[in-house]
Formats: sequence, structure tokens, C-alpha cells
Amino acid sequence: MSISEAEAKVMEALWAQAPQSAEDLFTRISGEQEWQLSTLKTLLGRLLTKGAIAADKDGRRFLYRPVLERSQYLAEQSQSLIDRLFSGRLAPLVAHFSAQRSLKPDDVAELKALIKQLEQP
Amino acid sequence: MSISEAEAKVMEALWAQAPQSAEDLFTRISGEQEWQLSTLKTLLGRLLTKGAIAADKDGRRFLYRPVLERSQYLAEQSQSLIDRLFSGRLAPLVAHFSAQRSLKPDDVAELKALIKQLEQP
DNA sequence: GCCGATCGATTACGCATGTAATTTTTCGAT
DNA sequence: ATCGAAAAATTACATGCGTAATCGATCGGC
Repeated sequence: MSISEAEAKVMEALWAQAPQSAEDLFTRISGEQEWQLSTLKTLLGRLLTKGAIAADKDGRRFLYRPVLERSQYLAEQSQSLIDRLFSGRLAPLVAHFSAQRSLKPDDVAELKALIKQLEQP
Repeated sequence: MSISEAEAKVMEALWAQAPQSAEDLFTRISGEQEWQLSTLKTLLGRLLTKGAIAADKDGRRFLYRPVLERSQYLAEQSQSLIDRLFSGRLAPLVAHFSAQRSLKPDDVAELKALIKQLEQP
């Protein structure tokens, strides 16, 4: 059921716009990704098998659309990371970033605004 | 160079305590992980090849210790996630969690404290 | 209705991974 | 010096993934 790295790139393209044909996708993705068309087709096939996308016939070709929602994918990936590495809690992850000094003032401001919003629902 | 899921579990055990022999590790990890000893040995071998751990001879056996630091591993994993899914910025990840309503009041409080600390260095 | 272009489906293949059994090496004890 | 236990190294094997070529089906034009 898990989406691989390469498959995720296809999902991103479909989340950005759907439905799209294989050709459409190929055009969009080229530039980001140096794939042959048949590579993309393989990935589409695998995503279909996994049920992450669906295909609707449109004349002689198929139009693909996501079934798995992006927000759900984000949730799974994020949750998995903080479960595996941060005991399931978000704050330690943020603390980690701050310890690495990889938080720019903008980030801090944005976080602060978020928190404020969370406190006054 | 990348550490796999199973390998990461071995690393966690070594980060928790080092150095340890394969037997030590096996004892510690059993209960969490249903591995045969030889599975663990395979993983140790692969980690050695990858340079993530080192081994020092101690009589007839080896004592293993981490070379890769946990904080670096955390940094790589976390950065990779937010790069792939959140345009490289932390705030959107936090926003995602809040949108999922998976932030408990404790978490919010903890985050708030963190932010405060970041503002007054 | 047949032919070729255009899609999708099938097959391929090397490498990583999860999991483990088997083989080889090496000490320590006799 | 030899033998056996214990540890490490090698080999194994199925599955998933990245990448792609090729085969097969199908539709539109003649």
C-alpha cells in the first residue's frame, strides 16, 4: 500500500492537476524528471494496482486521477516520521530544527502566528 | 549511503547504548523485534559497509558502536521530509498537523514555550 | 475492412531490502 | 596440537523499486 518515492512524484503531478492523460503527465513531469514515457506508464500501472489512483477511459486513452488524497498522504508520512524518530510528538521535531539553527526568523514568526491561532479557536 | 528502516532500528539500539556486541544487541532488541540472530548480523554487516557503524575487536567477538550520529540522522530524515512534502519549510508541516487536529493542548503549550525561547536568545 | 499510429499491458533486469540458513573462522579448553 | 563452541562472513532468496524495451490491443483514416 505504500507509495514509493518515484510514485509520489507522479502523485504530486496528479494532485496539482487532474485528470490527466499519460501524455499530459509526461509533458508536465519532463523537466523535473528525466523519465522515458514507458517509465511513467509503469509507475501509473503500479499506482493503479495500489489503488492510489484511478483511470477513466476517454476515447482511446485513459485519464488518470488521484484516489489517495494529498492530505492523507502528508498525514501518513509526517506521522510516520515523528513516530519513528520523535516519539510521536511534534514539539521535539521543532526543537530539533531549532537546535540545528535551521529556523529562519520568518519561520519563527510564522510558527508564532500559527500557535496564536491555535490558542484562540 | 542511506539507512534502511530495519537498519535504523539497529542504530537506535546502538545510540541508546554503545558499544555493544551482537549478542548484547540481540538481547536488547528482542521483544521489540522478532529477528533471528543472523538477521541482526546481516544488518550489522550492512551498516559496517555503509560506514554508519564501526566494530572493534574484543576477544573473539566485536563490539559495535555508531559512527553516524543520531542528530545527523534526524536532520537528514527531517529535512528530507519537509523538502519533499512541505516545500522545505517547517511551518507548513506544523500547520498540517494543526489542520489534522492532531495537536493536543500539551503540544501547543510546548511549541509556544519553544517559540518564546527562540525569540529571546 | 485493413493498416498503421498510438496507447496500454507485459516482460525485463539490476540493485536494495527484509529475513535467514549455511559456511568458515577463530578462540579457549583439553 | 586438536576439537568443539561461538562468532563472523558468505550465500540465499523473495519482494519492491527504478528504469525501460517490447508486445499487444485499438481506433481512426483510407
